[in-house]
Amino acid sequence: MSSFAAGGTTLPRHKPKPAAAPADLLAGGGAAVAVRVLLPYPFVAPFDYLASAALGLVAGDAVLVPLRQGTATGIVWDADPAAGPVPARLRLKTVIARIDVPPMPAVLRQFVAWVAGYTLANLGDVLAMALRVRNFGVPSAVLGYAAAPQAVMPARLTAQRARVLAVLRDGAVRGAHDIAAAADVSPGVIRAMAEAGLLLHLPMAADAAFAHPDPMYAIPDLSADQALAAAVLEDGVAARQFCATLLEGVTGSGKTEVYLQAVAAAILAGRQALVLVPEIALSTQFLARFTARFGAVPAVWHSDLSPRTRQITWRAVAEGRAPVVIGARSALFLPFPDLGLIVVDEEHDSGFKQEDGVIYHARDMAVVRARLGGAPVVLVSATPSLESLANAEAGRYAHVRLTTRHGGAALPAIHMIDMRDDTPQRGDFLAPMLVAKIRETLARGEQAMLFLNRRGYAPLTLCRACGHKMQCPNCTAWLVEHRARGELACHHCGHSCAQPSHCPQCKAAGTLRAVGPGVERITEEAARLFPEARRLVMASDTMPGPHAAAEAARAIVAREIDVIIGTQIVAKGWHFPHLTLVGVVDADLGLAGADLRAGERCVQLLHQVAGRGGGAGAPGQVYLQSYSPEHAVMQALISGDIAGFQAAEIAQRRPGHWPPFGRLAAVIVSAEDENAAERAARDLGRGAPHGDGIVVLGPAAAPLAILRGRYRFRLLLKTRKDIAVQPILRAWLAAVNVAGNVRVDVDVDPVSFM
DNA sequence: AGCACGCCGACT
DNA sequence: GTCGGCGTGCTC
Repeated sequence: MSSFAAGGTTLPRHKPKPAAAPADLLAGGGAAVAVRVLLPYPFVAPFDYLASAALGLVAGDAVLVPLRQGTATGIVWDADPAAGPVPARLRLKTVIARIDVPPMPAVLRQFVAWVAGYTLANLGDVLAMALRVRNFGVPSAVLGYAAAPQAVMPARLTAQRARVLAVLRDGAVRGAHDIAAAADVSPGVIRAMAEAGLLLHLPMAADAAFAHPDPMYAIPDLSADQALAAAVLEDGVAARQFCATLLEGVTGSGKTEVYLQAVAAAILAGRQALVLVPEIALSTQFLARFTARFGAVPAVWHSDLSPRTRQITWRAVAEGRAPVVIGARSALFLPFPDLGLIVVDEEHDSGFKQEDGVIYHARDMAVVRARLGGAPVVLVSATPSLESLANAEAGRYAHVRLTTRHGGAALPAIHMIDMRDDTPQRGDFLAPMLVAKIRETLARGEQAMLFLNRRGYAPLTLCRACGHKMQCPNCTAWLVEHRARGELACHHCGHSCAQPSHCPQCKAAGTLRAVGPGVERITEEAARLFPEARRLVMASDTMPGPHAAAEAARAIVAREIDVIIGTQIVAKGWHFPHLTLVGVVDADLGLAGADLRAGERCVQLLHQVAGRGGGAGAPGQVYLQSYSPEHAVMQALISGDIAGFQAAEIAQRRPGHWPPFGRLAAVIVSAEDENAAERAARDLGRGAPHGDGIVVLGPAAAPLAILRGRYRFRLLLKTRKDIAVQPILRAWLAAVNVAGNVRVDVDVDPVSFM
């Protein structure tokens, strides 16, 4: 890891004068200093600039600098005199201005450098993630709403209106959007209340958007083991130093209340707290829960915030005015001046590992961020990742368990449907047994959910005459039929075309058949089987953005829906009190493809889906449709012995030094020209590192052999746990020359092997 | 990332 | 004979 001068260190005023310093700068009598400025572009290192000493630049300052013909905004990266004299060979340009924002905290600069070093990404690319704000200016005021004075209050209020007033009880002016989200009402309610004189339409000060959460607002009534767990986490916050805790608790055990106690402790200590959640879990349900606990809306951070909200939030965080941030993975790169706690909810979720430019695992980086900042981190899950379990076992993480369901609610009962015995009607996908159970559920006036982790109507379109399969022209993948849109689409590259009427191969008409189910097709079947039931499809393409998902959740809770048909977005953190039956259409789906973590992931996902069933009243019933009910994954789910399954998986990984007992890095070689890609992959294979505890597997054609028109080959570096992969990778990739049209991507700690 | 320089097709 | 395609390459 590189080291940096602490923020706040003023640059030395008397640097050796660079020979080529512009004359006017020196002639003015003001001393010039050299500064290293990191720009948010794919540069591996900061650039050197001159700056007038009068600017008083410190490390972390945002500056406007000339770059080529234009200008760019960057961060003064280090002000360390030990960095050495300015290279005389360069004609240095001069910093134009300092930008008036709080300097990027030293911890964040260290974090950016750490992530770049760990993932082998360019330093500048990682900085770009921390600067995803268009401009640094002070946001102008727009109109928001505040509660009108008590005098105009009517005697009676609807529940929705009361919730809106509760959100605004502190007198702050907030945006209509934020209020609607926090109070779990539609924006129409707010407009109507303004017309009725209950709310005032006022200019909203940018910094009023973040009311202070009150740790004492609604202190929860914790069970004995919740209180015990909360005490452990609160002690961690009070200690003001790094420690990692795995908080493991079955669905419904009240994990959220427990970690919100730690958040409360951080607020009381005057520090900031960050709660990381998988993107889709940023639901109004979660925010409403937070608001109910703390009497204020938290700051929210995710990828599709409006530029304005993004800017306001960023600045509020930077200035320490946002005590609590609930965010998706990118919130790790916010400039918290005093972060006192990080919580990673659903820590096992593979959505935390993704690329947005840089490929990083937000759970692991959260631990690093906490360590650099001397703050505790809490990883929360009902089905922890094997990585976290192994860390807990080894004593690196504290392990806190919640074993009982809150309020005595029973865990849902999980049943297996053997599809070889209970075969659906030809062309159908729901077993007669499941259909019967859904009928019973609907007859009782309760809700049912059908889970299938596949978007669209059918994953394959096949010509019955010639056997031609509709394939993506850019990828080694079938085109998925989306019947509602009349299209075939590739889920890997976004290619789509109109549903053809003739087979493109044999030109026969009417021979194309949909093969296999997607949620759309299941919905069609449900419509036929339960015509009177009100149906709702929840998939990422049918409900774009958190608002659509929020509206869907509201409709479900309000019992405007009888049958929910959904992909994995239904698995995340929702609470549907009237949902008592869950049918998993294809429980084996996640086991296809011999992926290292397929079993683990399948158990986590299905366990989470199962947890949606069973509300306040009746215990939930879960039916898994499977063609291999004897599989260890299915057995673990029906027996409920998840811990046993995880222990068995861990035992399998240990001897071969597979993660978490060894390290992996994938090297992906791709090019538009197949031969060029293959040649480069072979060259890398020949130059592969070797030694005690170091193995390179491959090269082999990637399972997704062609993606977006590029041919792909993979190599996999596996090392013993005590050997870092980064120096090995750097030496390896530096020693092998690849042609200019070949791209080499590195994925450290891969979770996907496609 | 942008924005230049640099070699091969359809136009005044 | 020019205007322009976007393929490498550089930015302190």
